[in-house]
Amino acid sequence: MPTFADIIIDLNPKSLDKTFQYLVPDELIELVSPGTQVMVPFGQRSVKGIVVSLSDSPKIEEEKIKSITEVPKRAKKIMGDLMILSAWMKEYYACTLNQALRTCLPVKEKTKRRKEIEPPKEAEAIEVKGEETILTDAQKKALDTFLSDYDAGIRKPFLLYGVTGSGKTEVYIKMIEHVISEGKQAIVLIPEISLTYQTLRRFYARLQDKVAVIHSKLSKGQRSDYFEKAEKGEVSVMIGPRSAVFTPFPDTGLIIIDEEQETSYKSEIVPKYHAREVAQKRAEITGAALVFGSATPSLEVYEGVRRGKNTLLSLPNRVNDRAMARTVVVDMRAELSRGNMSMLSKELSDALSDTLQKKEQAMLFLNRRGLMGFISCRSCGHVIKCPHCDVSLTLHKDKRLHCHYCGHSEDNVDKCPKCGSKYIGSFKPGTEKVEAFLRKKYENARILRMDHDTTREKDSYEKLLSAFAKGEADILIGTQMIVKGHDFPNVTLMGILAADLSLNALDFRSAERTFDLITQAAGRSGRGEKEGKVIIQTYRPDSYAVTTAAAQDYEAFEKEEAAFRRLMSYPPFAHMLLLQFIGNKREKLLPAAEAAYSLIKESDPGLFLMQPRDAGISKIDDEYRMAVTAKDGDRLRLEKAASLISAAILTEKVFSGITVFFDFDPVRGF
DNA sequence: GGAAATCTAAAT
DNA sequence: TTTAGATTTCCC
Repeated sequence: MPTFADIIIDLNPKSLDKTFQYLVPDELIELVSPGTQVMVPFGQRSVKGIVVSLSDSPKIEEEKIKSITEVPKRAKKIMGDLMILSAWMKEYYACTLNQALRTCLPVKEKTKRRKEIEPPKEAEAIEVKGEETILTDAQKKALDTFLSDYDAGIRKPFLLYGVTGSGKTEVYIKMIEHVISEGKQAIVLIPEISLTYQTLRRFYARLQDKVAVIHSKLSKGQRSDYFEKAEKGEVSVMIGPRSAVFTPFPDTGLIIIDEEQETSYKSEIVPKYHAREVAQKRAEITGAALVFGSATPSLEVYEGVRRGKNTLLSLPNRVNDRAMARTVVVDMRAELSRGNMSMLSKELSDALSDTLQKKEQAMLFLNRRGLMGFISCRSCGHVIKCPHCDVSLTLHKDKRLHCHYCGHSEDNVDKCPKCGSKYIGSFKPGTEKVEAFLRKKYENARILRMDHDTTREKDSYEKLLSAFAKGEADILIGTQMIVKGHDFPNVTLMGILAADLSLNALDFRSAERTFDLITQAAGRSGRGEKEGKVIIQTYRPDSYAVTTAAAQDYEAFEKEEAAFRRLMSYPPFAHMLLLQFIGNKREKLLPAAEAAYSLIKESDPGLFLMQPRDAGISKIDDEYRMAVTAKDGDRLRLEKAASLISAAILTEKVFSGITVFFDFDPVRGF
C-alpha cells in the first residue's frame, strides 16, 4: 500500500497555511515520519517542507500527487514535543503553522565562524569552584521547596524572587544538578549574553562540558550546531536568549527564565511569541519544571503567585549581607526654580566632585527610552495626557497631540495648561550633550560614553566595559545598556539623570519599566566594600514608580501598579490583541482596517474593540500602517477574532495587498 | 513565494 | 482589437 505524507510547505504566505499531500517513495519510507524535513516539487520549483502526518489514502485525485524528491542528508527533524508546541503556537499567536515550525527549527546556513565564549581555563575553573558555597537558609529553603515539589511530580511554576546579589544563580545550579542527575536536561533563558559573563563562568565551572551557551555573536549555523549537540545528548544544559526555549532536548526536565520581566523575551518578529508563555507551554507538554527568576518580577508572574498559580520562592537578603546603596531623590523642578538650568542638580554635581576626589568611580545613566516627542513642562513636571487613557499624548506632524490607544486628539499647547509656564515642549536630551557638559565642568576627569553610537563597532561594547572596570575612566555615561548586571566594585555613585523619562513612553508598561530601570541602576552602586550612593533626578518625585524604586520596595510598587492595571483592564488583568495593517497604498489601508473591525464587531459584539487608527509611526519604509486593538479577559476570544481575520484575508479582497500582523499583549506601541 | 492565468484599461 | 500592466489563482 502506498504511503502519503501531509506536508507544510516552507513558504510564508497565509494561503499556504494548509498541508499538501505527497507520495513517499519506497526508498525513503524509513526516513520519513512526522517532523521530518523533506524536499518536494511545488509549482515550478523544488522547496523545503515539513511532514506533519502520514496516511495510506490519497485526499485528492491520485494523478495530481507528486513524490517527495529527497530527504536532505543532514535533514533536521522536529521532535515530538516541538511539533505539539508548534501547533499550539499557531493557534495561540495566530501565525501560520510554517511560521511556528520555522521558529522551532532554525535554518542551517553556511557562515563564517564567529566568536565563541570559551569555557574558563582549568585553573580559572578551579578558582571559581573554590567559590563553592554553603547555601544561606533562604537559599536552602527555596531549593528544598523546589526539590520536594519536583520529586513529588508537582509541576506548578516557581517564582524565585530575590534582590540582586541574593544568590539566585547558586539555586539555579543546584536545581539543574538535581534534574540532570536524573538523566534529564535543562534550559536556562537569559535576556542577553554579554550581561552575565560572570554568571556564565560559574555555570561552566560547576557544570563543565555539559553546558552549551548560545549568544548573539554566534551565527545561525553555530546555533544550529548547538541544537544538534542538544538533540544528540552531548550537552544537558542550554543557556541562551529567548530562542533557546526551542532547544531540542530529548527529555527536558527544567526550564529556568532568569530576569523574567525583561521585554526581550517577547519576539518582535512573527510569531510574536513571549518566551515566558512558550516555556510554560513546553514545560506543560514535556512535564518539565518551570522556574521564573527576578528581582523585580513582572506583574504577570507576580499576579500568578497571588492567584496561587505560581509558587513563591523568596531570597530576601543579599548573600554577604552587604547593604543596598543609599538613595536620594532630587526634584528637578525645584532646581529649575532655584535657577539651575543645567542637567546636573547641585546634589549630583557635589557628589560627583566628591567621588572624583576620593578616586572612586561614578556612573551616570540617562534613560532615553520612550523619547518620542511627548510634551512635558519643565516648571511643574506636568505631562500632557489623554483624558481617556493613562498614556501621554504625542505630537504628530499635523501639529496636534494624539493618543495611541484610543485615537483621541487635541490641539498642541504653547504654555503649560496646569501652571501656565512657557517652558513646555518636547524634551530630548542626549548622552552626547551630557558628556560635553561634564568635560567642560570636570576638566581632569576621564570620561567614557556608552550608547548606541559608541558601541556600533565590533567588540566596542566589551572594550568600553573592560576599560571602565580596569579603572581607566572615572565617569561612565550611558543609556540603559550600562545599568544591567555589571559589577564594578569601585563604583560608589550612580546618577540617574532623568528617572521619569520612561514614564512618558507610549504604553501602559512604562511605570514597570521605569521601576525596573531605577532599581537596576541603583544596584550598580556600592557593590564593593565601600558604601554606595544613588542620586535619582526627576521631574516627578511623587510618582509611585520613582518613590517605590527609591525606597527599593518592590511590593509597594507592585501593589500600586496592579491597581492601575486592574482599573484599566491592562495585562495581566486582561489580554490585548493588536491587529497591525501594513500596506503601500494609503487609500486601501483604512477600508481593510475598517472591514476587519466590522467583521470582529459582527461576530463578537461584546468584545472591547477600538476603532481603526493610524499607527504611532504611520509610515515606515514607504509602508503605511494602521492598527485596531481588542481587549478582553478571555484570551480565547481574542484568538477567535484573530483567526476570523486570518480566514477573511484569504477570501475578502479588501485585504489584498495588505499585510496583517497579530500581536498579543504587545510590549510596546505600534 | 513565484509562475501562469486572468482581468483591465487605454492606445492603436 | 491589441497588449502591457496589474491582479488573482494555483501549486499536492
